[in-house]
Amino acid sequence: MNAALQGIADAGHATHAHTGAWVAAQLRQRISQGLLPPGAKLSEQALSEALGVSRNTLREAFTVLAGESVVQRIPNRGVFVAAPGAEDVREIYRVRRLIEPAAVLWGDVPAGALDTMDAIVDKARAALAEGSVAGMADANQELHKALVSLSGSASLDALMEKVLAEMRLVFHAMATTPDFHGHYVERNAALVAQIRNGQREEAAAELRRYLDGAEHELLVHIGAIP
Amino acid sequence: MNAALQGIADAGHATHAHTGAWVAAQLRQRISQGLLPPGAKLSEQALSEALGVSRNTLREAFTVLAGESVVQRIPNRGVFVAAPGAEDVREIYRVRRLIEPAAVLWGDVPAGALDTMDAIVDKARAALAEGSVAGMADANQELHKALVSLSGSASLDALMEKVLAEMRLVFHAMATTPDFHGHYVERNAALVAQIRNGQREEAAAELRRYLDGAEHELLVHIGAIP
DNA sequence: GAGGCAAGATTGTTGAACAATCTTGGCATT
DNA sequence: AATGCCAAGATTGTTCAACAATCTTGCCTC
Repeated sequence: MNAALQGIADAGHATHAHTGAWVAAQLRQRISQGLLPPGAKLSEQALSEALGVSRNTLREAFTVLAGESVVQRIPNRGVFVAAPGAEDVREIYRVRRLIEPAAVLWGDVPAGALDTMDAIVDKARAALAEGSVAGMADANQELHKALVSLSGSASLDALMEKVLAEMRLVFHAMATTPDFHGHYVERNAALVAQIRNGQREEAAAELRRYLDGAEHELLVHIGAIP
Repeated sequence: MNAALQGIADAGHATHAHTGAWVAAQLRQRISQGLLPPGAKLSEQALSEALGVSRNTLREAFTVLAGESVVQRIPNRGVFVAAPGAEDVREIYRVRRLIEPAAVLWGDVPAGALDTMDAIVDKARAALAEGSVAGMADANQELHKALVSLSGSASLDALMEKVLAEMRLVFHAMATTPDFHGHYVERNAALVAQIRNGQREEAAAELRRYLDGAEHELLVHIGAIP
């Protein structure tokens, strides 16, 4: 059995309403955290035993996760943790470069939203100060999720969530983990300030440049661009 | 057995690779066409017999469709064709009002895209001339799908597809079917012309007004607004 | 007519079985 | 030694049958 599966059984296999959804959540979490790395095979037998559910229920969870592009299903070969490549990175940024600036440009800014963002920026600064790459990554994702939430749309929130989950997979797939987020902390802060000042168009334009740069940096690091 | 299920068995129950996906496609099609109307219950036993698949395989298809919001799953109650209400309509237009103008504003216009749109406009005009409401609705959806496709993103195409599928459910759920699309034919044409002329900002702004109006009109008709 | 209870029906989950396909290892051939 | 082939084993795809949990329905009592 894969070492990454150790402890899953401890998570509790009590009888839940909707066991399939519960299994999907368990796997989603393990994958997001980097256990079960990209490309890892999810064997039906091993997993069903480890989680204490039947193969049928596990397969229902696989269907959910495949719909979310969290795992890839290859007929008669099995289910694998998705391993995003350069083209996937480009697709991620196509989506982000469209919905993030659009939300900034046209979204409503409900009361408290700016304060929430300020708090996230503070968290990012604290993480930067103590050199916590993971902390900065988390804060960064939180902030950009907050930007999209200005749209007020649950569907777009869900799409952003899916895209950010794929981003985490990209990072987990990287051999080395340089500091991508350090020099974005203050750019994020400036972005929030612009939104607060009502400079929506400037913020949206700046955000698009920002995302262009981030995409390029990421593509260079995974070796897709010289 | 429900009358709407008649003939499903004829569709062929040959052994497919991925029977679950095939079943999902069958149901999706029946729902989109208006057989299996919103709110209809999809009984596991009746459907599994009609389609010639086991309950387990059918449940796998249900999981897929629930992920697409095509059906709603209520624990221990069953699976029902989604019946969108006023709040769903608002959500649909929140998404459309964000991604459509954004694609118009920031998308690339590949060679041939404008000609494709012109052809769709012509189709809409022909449908208008012969009074085909269904023809106009189809052309309208096609055009707006083409707008989003300027983004170049498969994920956004998929989101738009999902939203438009929900729109079809809304129309099917309506008691009366007035002509929503007639007075949008020329507006669509004007939109394409603006894009062709490079007036992106004007087109995006006009599109947002357009969608605002369409949402309002729809909400009035379903009785959510006086 | 309102409320409650028992019987029946439907969904949720599991285990087992078999077919289809893929992988692995060994063997023969060049 | 390298290549190609074939059989055995392992894994996935699909179905079936069974039982538990929950909901629905009809009836009975008050």
